[in-house]
Amino acid sequence: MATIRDVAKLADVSVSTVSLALSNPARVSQKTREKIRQAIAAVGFVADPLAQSLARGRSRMIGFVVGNVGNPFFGDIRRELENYALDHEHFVVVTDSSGKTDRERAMVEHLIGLKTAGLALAPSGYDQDYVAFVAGLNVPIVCFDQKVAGIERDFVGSDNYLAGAMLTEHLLQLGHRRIAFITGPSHMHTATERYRGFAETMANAGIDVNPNFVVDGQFTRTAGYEAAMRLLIQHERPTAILGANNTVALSALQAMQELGFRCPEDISLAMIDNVQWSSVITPRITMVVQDTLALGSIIARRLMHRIRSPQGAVEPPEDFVLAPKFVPGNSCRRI
Amino acid sequence: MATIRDVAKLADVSVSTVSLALSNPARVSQKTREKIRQAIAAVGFVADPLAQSLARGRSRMIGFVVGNVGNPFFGDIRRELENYALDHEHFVVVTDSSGKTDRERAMVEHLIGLKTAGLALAPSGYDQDYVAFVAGLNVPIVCFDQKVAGIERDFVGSDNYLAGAMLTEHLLQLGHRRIAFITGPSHMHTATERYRGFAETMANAGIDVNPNFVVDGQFTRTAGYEAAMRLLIQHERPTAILGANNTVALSALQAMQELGFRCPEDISLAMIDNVQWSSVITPRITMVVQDTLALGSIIARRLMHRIRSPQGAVEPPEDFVLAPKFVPGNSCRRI
DNA sequence: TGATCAAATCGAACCGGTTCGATAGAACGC
DNA sequence: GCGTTCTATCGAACCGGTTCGATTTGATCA
Repeated sequence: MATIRDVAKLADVSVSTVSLALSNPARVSQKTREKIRQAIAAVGFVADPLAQSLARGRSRMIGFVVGNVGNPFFGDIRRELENYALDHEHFVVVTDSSGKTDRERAMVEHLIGLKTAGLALAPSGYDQDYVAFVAGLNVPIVCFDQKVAGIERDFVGSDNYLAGAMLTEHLLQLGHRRIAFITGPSHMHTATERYRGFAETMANAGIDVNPNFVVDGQFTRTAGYEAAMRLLIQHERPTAILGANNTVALSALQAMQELGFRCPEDISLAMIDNVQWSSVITPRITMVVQDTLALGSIIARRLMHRIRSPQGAVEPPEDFVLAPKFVPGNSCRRI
Repeated sequence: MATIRDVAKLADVSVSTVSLALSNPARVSQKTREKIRQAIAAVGFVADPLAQSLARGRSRMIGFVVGNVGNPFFGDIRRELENYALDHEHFVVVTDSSGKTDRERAMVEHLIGLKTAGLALAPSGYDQDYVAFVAGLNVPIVCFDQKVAGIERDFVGSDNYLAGAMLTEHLLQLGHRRIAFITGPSHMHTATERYRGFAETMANAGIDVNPNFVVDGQFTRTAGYEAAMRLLIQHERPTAILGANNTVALSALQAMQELGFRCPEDISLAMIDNVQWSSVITPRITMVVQDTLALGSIIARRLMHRIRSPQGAVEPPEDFVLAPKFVPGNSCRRI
């Protein structure tokens, strides 16, 4: 591999001139620039990004840290970020924490060690320790998906309260009163907000929610399945189930199918968040989806802004909250 | 950030001794080792991975390069690799080429620039140029999923011929004769092998395949949908459709549903590869799935072996081909 | 023609580690 | 008691760039 010294020797200039010609061509004379250009071509020189990062203290990498890269929600956002970053000569490396806080921490530390230019982070933690950890990171960061109380960073996400309220109102309009809600983890902002949207909308309609109708699905498949089963075995069962995310809702659908309930004839179902191949799942589930492309675009722009612009680096953190979209299916019937 | 020189100063030894104590403790006396340990703790020293990589010419990163991280097939493999790598003090960075060869190339070059210890690569190319490119990479590589003719590297994948043949035989046993096949790109090994499994099994059964029954789905949603439509509008339509991968098969299901065909009553459907939430897709599709966990495990072990062991680095490339598994659904009926 | 100043280029230090040959001192054998 | 071997440690060079103050070159002006 040719180094910058090989180029310098061949072009008969100093190493520093070659470096300068590359990073700030205007400060090198036309003639010298040409000599260097030819020398670079002759020896096939490509700057070593590692050495550059070490010397500069900053690399051209952007870390994308999420709990599950397989989730299409994160996939869409990743794609947006990647395209935008590539257009600005940056490079996205993806790491998956599998939702484990300690693993996420190790990964973030590793990325920081790599002198990443910036981080797009979907936080997996929530406690004091975690907040302090994120606060202590000295690198541009845009958080998304989960809003964590105490983290003073840019945040990009959806109005989850609205998402929960929209679906609840829809079910109310269809005549449902016995509506069950499968929740997510109570430490997750998305989960609590979606539930709040449900609970307040029900309260505003003057309906008491049966406490047995609120079950914890942990946003996971196993817990969601179990939660759904608990709903389905009740004598006075709900006429509609609202899943706080795609995983628990689909687990509920599975549970319903297994027990022999028809959807929507016996029980209606609605969910927050899209899922791959939702178009071939029968019935097509009524849902509220996030605008992943817009979210991704905002994350990308905000992060690159902080990375590239000197004043961007010191701007106070801002929240960007987008409205979700209602997508009707045929999983909710009028009663 | 504390550097190794701070540690050396505090412990009153040379920099090289500190380095030695860290990388090869046995060669440093007990007393000195302890002094260094305390000094490290006192100043909070953590070695800069960038500087280490530059000096060593190798990092502790493993690159995972695929065309679509959102595909659960790749997701499972990634998880296996990640867990195994983490146990061996390595760190996986994921990059997604979106299936574009030039982007994959740029990413691989970037990863090599980062002095990655090794690469797990799902090749996206196939031509002479591409083969030469992969051949020229001077780093441990394990290829998987697509076997590319001419690439002399370890390969881990499934027996795709068998996968195609198994489903074809299954449909034959159920009495089907007019079986259609939606193919993938002809330059992909998985696609051609799966088709070969279909075609030879049909030939062995003495059945002529109607040329109109073999349509190109490109492994994509749009092409798969279009291909399925071409099958469905034929007057003498197939009694069963075999999708060469999950995407084209589900596109076919969607097309069938949209036109009003019932599956399996009107047309049977089978596919190769699993898909998330296949359990809630109606009907449950009969399929042949790859053993992703085993594939991931083999990839991980093989790659780490090449990375860590001196003789592993020079072993001749080997192919690891696993048999797929038949998973019955209720999308194929006896006729 | 000589002083002045800007533009072009250079040299050296630096980023933060690793590695290897050299050296000092201890242990050993005879 | 002296040469030999081994162990522990050190110094310097190196990985491949960047950066900045210093120096050279060339143009401008009195």
